[in-house]
Amino acid sequence: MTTPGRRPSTTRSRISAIAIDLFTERGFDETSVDDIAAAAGIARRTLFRYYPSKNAIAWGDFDTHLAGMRGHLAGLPPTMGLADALRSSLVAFNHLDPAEVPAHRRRMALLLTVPALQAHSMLMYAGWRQVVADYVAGVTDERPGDHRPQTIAWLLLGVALAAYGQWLADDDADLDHLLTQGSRILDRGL
Amino acid sequence: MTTPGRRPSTTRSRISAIAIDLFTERGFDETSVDDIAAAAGIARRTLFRYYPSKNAIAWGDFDTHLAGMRGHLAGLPPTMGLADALRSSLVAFNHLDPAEVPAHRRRMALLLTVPALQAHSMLMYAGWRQVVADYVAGVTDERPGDHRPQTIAWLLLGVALAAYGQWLADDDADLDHLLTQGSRILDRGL
DNA sequence: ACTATAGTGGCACCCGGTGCCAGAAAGCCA
DNA sequence: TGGCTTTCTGGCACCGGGTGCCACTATAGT
Repeated sequence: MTTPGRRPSTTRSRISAIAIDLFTERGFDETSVDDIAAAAGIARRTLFRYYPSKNAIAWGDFDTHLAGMRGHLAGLPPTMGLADALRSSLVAFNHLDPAEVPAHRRRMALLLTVPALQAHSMLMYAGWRQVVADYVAGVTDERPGDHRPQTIAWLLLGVALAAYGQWLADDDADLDHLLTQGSRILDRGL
Repeated sequence: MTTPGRRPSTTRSRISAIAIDLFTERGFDETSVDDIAAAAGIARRTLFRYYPSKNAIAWGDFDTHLAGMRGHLAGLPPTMGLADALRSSLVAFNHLDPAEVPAHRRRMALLLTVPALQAHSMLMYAGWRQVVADYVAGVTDERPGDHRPQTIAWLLLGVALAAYGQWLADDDADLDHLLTQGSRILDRGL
């Protein structure tokens, strides 16, 4: 019944967790891929089968998360206005259980402060923007590549990243609130 | 009168132009740093004194351009509203003489389509956002790191990048118009 | 036991990037 | 003219991320 072949010796999420620990302790540049592989108990070559790059390790499995957001948007009632729909799914998609907060903070601190990861993140955001642009295009009967859907996708990303920046800078900050507040600027305009 | 020491054997802009030619012809990944150095008639080691990375070569001297935008914003009349100020300098900063268009198109096509350059661009945009956030903070009497200035900086960046995306996709597109149109979404809200 | 399948890990190699150091071209001054 | 200082050049060795290739190991099914 089960698939044949050798079982994987670890998981993507475990590797990501181990790597984030190392990055946080020693620093990203000071942690080599060999260090991560050793800590995870696998060979360097094997590590690169779990993740295509050192940068990608810090993100973990973002694609799964992204599919969740797509599903959330698709399940929204068609009567809902664009601004409300985007704000609600932005908040829902980034909502955290209190237990998850510390781990998420450490991951996001790396992603938003380490230059190599800031840069790499741009490629992840592209997928995220695609989800938003697809939704906007569906609602307004445009193509996802058109100017308006693309602009709105960029704007919403901006709201998200600005909110995360504030959240990281203040230990007591409420991410939901920051996202809502940022969405309001977008909603009503400058 | 003139400074002592050996004269530089080339210039940053010349290297950037040569590299963009090669990237456009052969592709970014297929062009090695040694290829660029050879085409520029300098040693690989010397090339890395002109630019800190292969990615940076594609951007040329963005810092100079950025200082121009900062100056433009500083010269705006204080009576001007925020939305108008940002829109006008966005357009002014990205305005092109017809003669410059083809070269700029090739550069931007690389920056917005080659993954390594998309990623690296994020680091350039950080400086750009800083300029905007500083301006907004000055006008609204906040700190540049506060939520609103940061959000607006992200939003304006989104407008710019979405406009560039459209501009690149259509040979006849008018960048000024696209930027103005995008600013309007930001201005009036969703 | 035999075979098909999927994961592991070692090796060699490429390329981007850096530290180090010797040498080359310029100005300045005796 | 010959030295002195300054700045740029380029060669070399080295490091770390990433890949192609291949042999090996573990599992399931017959």
